[in-house]
Amino acid sequence: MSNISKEDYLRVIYKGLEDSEIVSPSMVAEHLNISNAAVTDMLRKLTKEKYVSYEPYRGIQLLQKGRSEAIKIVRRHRIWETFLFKVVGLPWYQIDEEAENLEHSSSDELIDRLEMILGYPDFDPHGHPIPKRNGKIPKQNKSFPLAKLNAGETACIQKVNDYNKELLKYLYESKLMIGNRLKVIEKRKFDDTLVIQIDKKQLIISEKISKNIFVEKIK
Amino acid sequence: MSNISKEDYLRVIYKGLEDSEIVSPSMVAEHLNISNAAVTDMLRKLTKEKYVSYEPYRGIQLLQKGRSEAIKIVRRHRIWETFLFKVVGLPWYQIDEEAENLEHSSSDELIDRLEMILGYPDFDPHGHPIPKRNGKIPKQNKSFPLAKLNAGETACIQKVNDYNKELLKYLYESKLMIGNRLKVIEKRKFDDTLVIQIDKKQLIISEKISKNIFVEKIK
DNA sequence: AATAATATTTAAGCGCGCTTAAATTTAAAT
DNA sequence: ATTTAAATTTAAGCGCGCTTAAATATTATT
Ligand SMILES: [Mn+2]
Ligand SMILES: [Mn+2]
Ligand SMILES: [Mn+2]
Ligand SMILES: [Mn+2]
Repeated sequence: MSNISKEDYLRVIYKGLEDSEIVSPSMVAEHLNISNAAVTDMLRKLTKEKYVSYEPYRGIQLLQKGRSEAIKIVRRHRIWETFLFKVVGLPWYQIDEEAENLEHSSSDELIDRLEMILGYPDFDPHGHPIPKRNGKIPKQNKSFPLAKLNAGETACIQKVNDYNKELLKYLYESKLMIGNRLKVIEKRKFDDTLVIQIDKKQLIISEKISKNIFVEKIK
Repeated sequence: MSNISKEDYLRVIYKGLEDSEIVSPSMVAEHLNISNAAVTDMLRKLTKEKYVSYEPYRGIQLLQKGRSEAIKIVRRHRIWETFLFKVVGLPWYQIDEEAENLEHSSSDELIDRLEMILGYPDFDPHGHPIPKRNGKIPKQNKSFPLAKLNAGETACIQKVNDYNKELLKYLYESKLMIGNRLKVIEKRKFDDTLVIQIDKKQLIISEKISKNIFVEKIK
């Protein structure tokens, strides 16, 4: 089993479990852009080697070995993202794509040095926690999807999903980035489209987008 | 044909041609740690796709397509090496190994930014020229193997071969690095072992090592 | 020129990660 | 309960990059 694919599977499974209780083969297949059959195949191998356990229709579980392996690769991914953003200066919406390759091609020694240069940050530029060298995960503020906010409420962006470059580019251009404040002006009944105010401008956001932005309410 | 292996083949062939007129399948096999048969196989594919041409016992030639592809990958490799050394601070003898992986995992955009941050250097930390974005190769001072220097002569180190990490580590520990001066005290007749003076210390160097260090004579 | 040594190629085969298509299982709808 | 829909698994097969072993071509030695 090549490291690259093993690492990709484990990263996707781990990230899936960060967001929801259950991760299904088809979710993994979609994120890796491969067929369901390929995922089933690989899951058998990963199960045999004690990385995961899974039962059909009950989703995939990470075993200890798989979890610690996944944390390593997620750490590499997020440290690279942060380094590319802060030191190298690549655009915010481009770092995920780039890190997805670099994560497989760097020694622990290199990653540790990058982390040191960055001053041991707790979160990456999309608001996700960066696992420490010992596997510990920095604690995040509680947050929930912007989609659930109601008219009149104000919030601060804590985290965004980085599944999709087009989404990230849109968020970037709309200044919907980590730490920024926004206020919901209106929530449309029929389709839950939001009208929000950010940076003194008004913005109309579909539910498909507001589900990918995680905020903390400000009283 | 996967990018990674294609790039590795082309890089090795290109580097081989930097040093000698003829590059044979077995040389490539040795550098990539694979069998001759695998190289033959790949050469057929690379020939079919117009990257190289080769005739048995006459060595491998890079065609235009292969040469420009090779230059790109060598550029990536050497920019990474320089960045890892100067900005990240990895040890001199470790950067080649690390760059050998990173070279396959970075966009042109990233490489260009690294180059900019470094101030568009002409040479990597082992003294090899870094191809420019347009494919131009910085001109090197003429140099020849330290092995050819005679007793009493003084020289400056221009370039070292970076094929082998153990060699590099030894050179590093002996301060046999780029830009340093040395003087040949004695050249032993039988085995061409050199006794040299560097940094006020004397050092005994086998021919196997002195063949991998390239110097410019100082009058 | 004949022979030995060496380099290269060909042949056969293997494991991996993937594909599509068909079969099967589970869940949802009626 | 039965039918329908959806998710998953199994089956068969493919291309890639590699391996070892055998065959062949080139070069060096005598
Ligand atoms: Mn990846
Ligand atoms: Mn991210
Ligand atoms: Mn490489
Ligand atoms: Mn080098």
